[in-house]
Amino acid sequence: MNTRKEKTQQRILHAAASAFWLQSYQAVNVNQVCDLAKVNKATLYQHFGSKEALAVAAITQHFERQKTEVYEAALSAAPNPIDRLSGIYQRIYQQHLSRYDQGESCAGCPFVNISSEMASSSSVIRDAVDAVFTHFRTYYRLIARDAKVIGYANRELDGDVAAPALVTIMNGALVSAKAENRPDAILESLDTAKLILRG
Amino acid sequence: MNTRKEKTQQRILHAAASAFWLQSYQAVNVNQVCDLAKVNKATLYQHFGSKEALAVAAITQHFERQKTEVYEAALSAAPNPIDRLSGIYQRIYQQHLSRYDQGESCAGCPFVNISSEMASSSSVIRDAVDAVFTHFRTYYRLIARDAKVIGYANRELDGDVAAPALVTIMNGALVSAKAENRPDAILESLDTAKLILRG
Amino acid sequence: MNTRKEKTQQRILHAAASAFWLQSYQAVNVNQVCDLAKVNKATLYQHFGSKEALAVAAITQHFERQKTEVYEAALSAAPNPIDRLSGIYQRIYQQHLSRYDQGESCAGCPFVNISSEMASSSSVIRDAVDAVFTHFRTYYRLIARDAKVIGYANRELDGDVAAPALVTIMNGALVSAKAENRPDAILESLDTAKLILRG
Amino acid sequence: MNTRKEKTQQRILHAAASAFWLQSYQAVNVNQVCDLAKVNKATLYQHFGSKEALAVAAITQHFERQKTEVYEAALSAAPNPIDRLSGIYQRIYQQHLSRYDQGESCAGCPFVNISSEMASSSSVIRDAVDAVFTHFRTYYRLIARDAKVIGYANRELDGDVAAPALVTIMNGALVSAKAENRPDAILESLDTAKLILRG
DNA sequence: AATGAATGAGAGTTCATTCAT
DNA sequence: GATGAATGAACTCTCATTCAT
Repeated sequence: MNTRKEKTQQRILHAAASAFWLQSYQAVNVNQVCDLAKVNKATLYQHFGSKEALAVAAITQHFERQKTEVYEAALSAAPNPIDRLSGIYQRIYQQHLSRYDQGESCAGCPFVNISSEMASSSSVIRDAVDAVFTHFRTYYRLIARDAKVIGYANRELDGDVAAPALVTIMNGALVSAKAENRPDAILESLDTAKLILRG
Repeated sequence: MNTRKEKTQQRILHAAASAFWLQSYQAVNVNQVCDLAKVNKATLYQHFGSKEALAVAAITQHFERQKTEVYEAALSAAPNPIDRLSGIYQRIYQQHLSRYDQGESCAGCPFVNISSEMASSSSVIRDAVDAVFTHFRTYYRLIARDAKVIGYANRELDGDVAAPALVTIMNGALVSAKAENRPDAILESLDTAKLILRG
Repeated sequence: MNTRKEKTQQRILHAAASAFWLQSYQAVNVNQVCDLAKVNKATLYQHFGSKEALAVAAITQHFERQKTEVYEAALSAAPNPIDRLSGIYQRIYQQHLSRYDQGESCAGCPFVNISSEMASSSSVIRDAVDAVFTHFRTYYRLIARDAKVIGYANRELDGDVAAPALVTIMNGALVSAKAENRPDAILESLDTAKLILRG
Repeated sequence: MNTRKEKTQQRILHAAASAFWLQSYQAVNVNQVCDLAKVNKATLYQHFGSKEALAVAAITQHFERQKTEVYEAALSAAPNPIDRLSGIYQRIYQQHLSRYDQGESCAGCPFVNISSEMASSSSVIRDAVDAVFTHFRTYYRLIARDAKVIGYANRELDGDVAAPALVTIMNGALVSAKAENRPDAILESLDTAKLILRG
């Protein structure tokens, strides 16, 4: 699947995702995305139809990346659920730290950001983000199940309760990190996440 | 302090806070705020200088309102720290529910929203929100202290750790409520909050 | 004539003349003039009715000042027409130099400036400036007459021709000084003025 | 060089130059220019970036036109330096007369006007005008040299002194023409110009 | 008489989107 | 098919001027 068409689309999506994350949906304009992706504006519109559709596609693409680079990587790296949980936090922390050390401000979670900004105005963007969070829960559900298996978690721990709570605390952590412009806030929520996991 | 000037300012701030909350900072334009507040655009600018300054003032005003209507009300209503925690969640839930029942979508936390949207673009907005969260922590610190006093919380519970965690979980809960367009998500985080409080 | 009313008017006129000179008629707004003059905006309007009327009054006031400080001062300082001509140039040069040395850019002739800017839009301003130039010619006519008397000027020199030419060269000199941002351009036209005077 | 892009740009520049000349930089708004040029406002901004940049481009374009229509035309029409000087004055006079006879007021020199209005506020505009005057001097230097060759000018005449003086007198003449709303003032300065040329 | 507060109209500029080559 | 050029609508902000006290 390396057709020229797909390469162009990937370039656009990557540019859009970066720009939306660094600033915000509305602060980024289509020209900036075109410049970053080095495509003509009409080309972008031929591929994605509208800025909103581009955002949805960028959300999906960024989601795929995080799935691989954060969640599946953390699962692959360790069998132990606590290590896995820790691995997720470490990876997200590193993503923020590396940008922060380059002088950029702490960008927070791209999904939280665009949802907070646009959920009221665009239900299609809201739904795209909702689907992302729904999927993220599956990883936490897996971790919760294993935490019970190894006896870390309480016996009554309900994975269907813990999983959304773990997404919630991660989102909250990233909100704090952005509001305080302090990547460390991410790691500081790991203890709370463990608390949730214990039940 | 019911001068004409202050009445006008309050009208503008109320309109701005409502509009920013229902949509977003960038989705709202100054004309809309003027129409809502029934003031001329030049009047608004004479009072607040810029849209950004208006947002900061609106954040502060909304903060004062939440301080009174949510946090201090919850503290006044019950001496018990768990009841107080619960009271905070109930009040914030009610705010969302009443609007949701009127057909509006679940707006989430205005402070989280504007921070997620604007923190990277406007440090003055970011700082204003940061100050709000900092203040909210004081209420949770109080609750944590009392939770230790009555023996609900663990002896080792550190209020300076629990308080930010409680702000974080509340923010995460409101992010979920917005992303899922479901006010119930707020109440569903109360258990996590209690977990944090227990330590 | 030192009534409080007149003092206020003088303060306003002085502020307006300064501001218009330093920037331009349209670049200066009424608020700036009020701030400089430390009067309320409504007070200014009560005294002058409109920005245009204020400009006309400021032109007249500045004219009176230049009459005294430049032309009559130069005439008083020397009986010789060449010295008098030179005195006029020196005084105008000094006005520009002192401001230029304080870091401001070379402002040129306030009458030329406002005429170039506004003559096409406001005939009342144009006429006010025209009257100023008309009056200035009388000083040069006097100098031309004396130049003939002492034999410096040609016998055929017509004062009614030389006088407007001397106003013209002064105006041109101030245009150059402003365009080049170089007060020296003023003095460099003195030789041309002498040439005109000689006939 | 008749691309669509260039045609649009020329239309805009012509409209801008006309409008700025007839009124003033600040009195003309971008909408007027767009209406005159029959282009959309966004198109104008895509081509010129800002009103200030448009003014600079309009100055340059008007300069090219005057170079051709006035200065080079006058040089081509006659070999004799006095005739050439006279030709310059005649051409500028005719430009003013034809508009004046159509009922418009005497607009003066567009370069002098915009410099007098804007030099203090915009150094880029000031510099653009300064460059124009610098170039005009080259024509007068040529004329001064030839005037010496044919023995009209004094032997000691310094072209580097006469040339700026000739620009200065022309500018002064156009200031007078505008202030008095009387095109004849232009021709009346020709004698002074000859005086300068003689040395 | 004097002033703080208000206003309608309009300024320059930018946007997401589409046309025309 | 790809792109440079164009567009209508909307944006934030400012102006000279007047009202209400």
